[in-house]
Amino acid sequence: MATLTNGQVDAAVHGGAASTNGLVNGISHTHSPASCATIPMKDHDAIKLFIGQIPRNLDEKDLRPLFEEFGKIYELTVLKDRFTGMHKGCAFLTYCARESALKAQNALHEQKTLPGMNRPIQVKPADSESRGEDRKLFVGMLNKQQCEDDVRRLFESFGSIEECTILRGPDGNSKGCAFVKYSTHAEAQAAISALHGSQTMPGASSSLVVKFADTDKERTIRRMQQMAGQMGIFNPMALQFGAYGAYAQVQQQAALMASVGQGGYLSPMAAFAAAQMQHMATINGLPGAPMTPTSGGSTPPGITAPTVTSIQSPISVNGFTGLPPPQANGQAPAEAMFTNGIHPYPAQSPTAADPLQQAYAGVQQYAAFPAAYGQISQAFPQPPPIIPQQQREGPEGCNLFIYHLPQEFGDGELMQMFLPFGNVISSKVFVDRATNQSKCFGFVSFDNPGSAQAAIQSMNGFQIGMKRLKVQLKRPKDANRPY
DNA sequence: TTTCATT
Repeated sequence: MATLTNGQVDAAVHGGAASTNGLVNGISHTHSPASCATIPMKDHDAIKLFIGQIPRNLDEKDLRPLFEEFGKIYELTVLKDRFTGMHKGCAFLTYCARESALKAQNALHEQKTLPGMNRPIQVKPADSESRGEDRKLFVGMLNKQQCEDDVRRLFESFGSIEECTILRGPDGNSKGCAFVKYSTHAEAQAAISALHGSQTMPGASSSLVVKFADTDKERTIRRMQQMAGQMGIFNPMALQFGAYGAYAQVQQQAALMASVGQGGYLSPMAAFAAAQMQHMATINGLPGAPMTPTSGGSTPPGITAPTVTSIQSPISVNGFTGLPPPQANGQAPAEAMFTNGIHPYPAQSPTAADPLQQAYAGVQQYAAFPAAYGQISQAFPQPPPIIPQQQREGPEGCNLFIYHLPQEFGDGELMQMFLPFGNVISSKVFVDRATNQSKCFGFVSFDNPGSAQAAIQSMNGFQIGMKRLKVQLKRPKDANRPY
């Protein structure tokens, strides 16, 4: 009785899978160890390659000829979005022979650019083959004129460089930073020790930065942060992408966020963000993403919905839907913002003074709004007009001055933003009389000082886009009057 | 000043 080698077992198993993908020509029978001549075999040390920068209109059958010239293909799979089936622009490729993979990598990696792409094709071992994160460096504060070779020269004495990439914008201009991958962690570490802060490139604003590149998780968190910042102007983006794009985007982001928390834990923050995006998809007439653990979707409080037309314009009621900062007083709100997977939520019953607890409360309140608004806007295609409110100032200690508002914010959006903290008796964005443009500041009045304080606590330093709100008590009229 | 994507 013949004994199967690992390679044979492997091939048999994968051969079966491959044939369902239509990758194995003419194999209709199931595998038989005795007649495995027709089943593609791969070397036991075969390399799975990652192929990047593939035009999304090319599928396996289009790609196959390109790669077949380097050897017999064992498996080729274009990566697709699991929900939408959307081509992700990359693929995995395994040759039967290890040698073919090396040849293909040498001949193709960064060597040509496929039609419609603005960056050259990537052909390199998949992450699963090496897990290169701990030997990959991020290099910042480069001169924008420096090219790959310049960076290479700077780093080559510390070890063998497997990859060196300048980050570039779509126009090909350097972003002033790069990735450098060494073959070992020790080499990377040596480069950090020798080069980090060692010099300042001409034109750079500070000394050279050399550090380990972000891990996947860090990248994910970073994206979520950016997204939270972006949400204020999310709508125009969705429109720009079109319906399908918007849906795909929601799917992706939702999946992303779901994946961040370990053990499936979603922070209230992430849940809110996800809920928000599902909401965005919904009001664009698309199904929500199939992920759900959201808190605030239940009973909507009675709010006055602004006009639906605002959904279709950049001036959106959703413009305010960033996330309240967990801490006032500028204590690294961004870091604390996404606590999932980093810090567990406090298990002890938090006091009202606990900033995290307050943030949580803020999120719950906030989370109710998009859901509520979504329902209202669907129920009333022509929602009732906003009743113009008369300007009223509250008692001392109840009036807030808000600065760094988004340009698009009007009185309504300002009120929306502060409603969660209490009874808003007036909200006013100041407008330039000549241009009719917002001056990006305004006033909000509550009917009691507690609400005002709560609002300051949660909203001061709240990041919207690139800016952070400044929320403080309005100066009493007689204050600061030297005479 | 953290990529374009990693089943």
